[in-house]
Amino acid sequence: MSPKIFSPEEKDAREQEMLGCAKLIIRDEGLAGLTIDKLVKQLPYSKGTVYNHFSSKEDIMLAICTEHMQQIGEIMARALTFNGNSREKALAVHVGSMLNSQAYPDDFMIGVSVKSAGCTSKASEFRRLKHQQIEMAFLAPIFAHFRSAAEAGESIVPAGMCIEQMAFSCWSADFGVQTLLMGDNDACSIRSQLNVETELLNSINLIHDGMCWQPLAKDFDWKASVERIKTEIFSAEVEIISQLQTSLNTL
Amino acid sequence: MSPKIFSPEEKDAREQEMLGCAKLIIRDEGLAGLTIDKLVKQLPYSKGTVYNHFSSKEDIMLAICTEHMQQIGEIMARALTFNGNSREKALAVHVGSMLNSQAYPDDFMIGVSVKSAGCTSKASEFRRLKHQQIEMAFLAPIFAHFRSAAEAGESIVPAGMCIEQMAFSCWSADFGVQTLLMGDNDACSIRSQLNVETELLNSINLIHDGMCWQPLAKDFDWKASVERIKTEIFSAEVEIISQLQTSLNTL
DNA sequence: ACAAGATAATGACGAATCGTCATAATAAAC
DNA sequence: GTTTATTATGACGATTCGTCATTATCTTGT
Repeated sequence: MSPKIFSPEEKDAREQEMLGCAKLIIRDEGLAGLTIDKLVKQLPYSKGTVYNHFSSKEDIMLAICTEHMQQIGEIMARALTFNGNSREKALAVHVGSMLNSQAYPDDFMIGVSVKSAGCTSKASEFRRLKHQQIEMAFLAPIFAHFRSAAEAGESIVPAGMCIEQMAFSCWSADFGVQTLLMGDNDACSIRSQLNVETELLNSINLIHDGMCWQPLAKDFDWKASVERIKTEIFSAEVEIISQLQTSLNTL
Repeated sequence: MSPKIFSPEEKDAREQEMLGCAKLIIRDEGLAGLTIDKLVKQLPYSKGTVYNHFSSKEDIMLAICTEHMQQIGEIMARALTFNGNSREKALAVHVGSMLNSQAYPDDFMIGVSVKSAGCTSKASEFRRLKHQQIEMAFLAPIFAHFRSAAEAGESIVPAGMCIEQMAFSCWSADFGVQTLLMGDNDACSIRSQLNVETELLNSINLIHDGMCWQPLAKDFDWKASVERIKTEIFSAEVEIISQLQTSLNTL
């Protein structure tokens, strides 16, 4: 009378397997190389089964993007544990985000595509909700950090702005720098002369200075901070990046 | 002995016709709705003929993007003629860019897609060169403006930065704000509470303050500047936007 | 006029893609 | 062993892209 029903765990495990396979394809052949047919061929399941888990290709992309954001959430939390002043901690968030993008460039590209193209509208309702929820979760501690710094008088909330808007300014600048500097350098002659790490630090420094976040850029060695952040908090990510680069060179 | 050869003018006119048709399709059905077959069906030419002008769909997209950038170049030039202090002129550049994106949202989306996805690599060499060239052309006057402001002592070049990097910081922040706030608002709960114009002004103000660009945000009514810029320089764009919104409401 | 010859235009075609759906397999309960 | 609801399968139709052999067109020389 009652047939086989997958437990949520089994279902989740299968989805993980599918997503892992999709990521491998993207890693090897780029985002455009991801194809449902190709995915099915490499999976021990049929196309229909895949479609039982994901409503479309965009749904898969959003799922990968959400996973990536979960990772970023973990990185944000780690960044805020950095042993330094409040502005250094805020900087650590961006350094972490950048290192994560460099360690997992494909995930980053997927995130950009999902955010810029209308992928979300083609994805399933369920996955959209999950995406939102995770975004909120990792934003919360950042808001809290900005708020406590402002309340401690270490930064000034500009007239007409609230905490969330300050955080958004940093986030959008970060997103802009990374997106423009991580894509095809061919697209823009200027870009090829710019370095992600340098420009990200420059942009964030300008914005933090604009918030009068102490100590100001001119009164502190922020490059040294970046190095400390990299070694003390994100050594694992740095290691992955260096391995990625050596494997690229041997190709 | 010598057959029909299209003059460059004829060739260009045809390309314009094709691009115009492609834009209409995108306007009606979105970027994903653009299909070579659909385009050909609406054009008095065959598929082969279209492919004589453009090497691929991406080539068409890059061409539209380049056209859009040419328009932006004109807008930048206009922005710098604003009757105000140097920081107001710099702000005018961003206001113009934003209004243009709002007046021609599809063109903006294409630009984002081209920049973020790997479209450039699939486009033809010819069109890539043209794209670069135009980008350089509209960047030059902006660099000049930043430089003259710094030389006049109205802004401070932060230690370790050059003029181009300062301009890039503004540009990437602008790009970040617009990209994150113009896409699907569904994707992010926070975003739905944010307004493009407000956040763009906030971000640019923070960065300009970080450059100590006089007068500082707290000493000036920048919202009033934005209004002046909109009426004095970009009334045409504002008009297009308001028409666009009323036509959206009647739908 | 007309023939010749080079360029441009055509659209049928193959390959690949997405998502669906009738059919088959499967596992649990009786 | 039978029943029954769930899950799995992969052939299929509908689109898509880009190509290329074929046809049409235009200019020049006689």
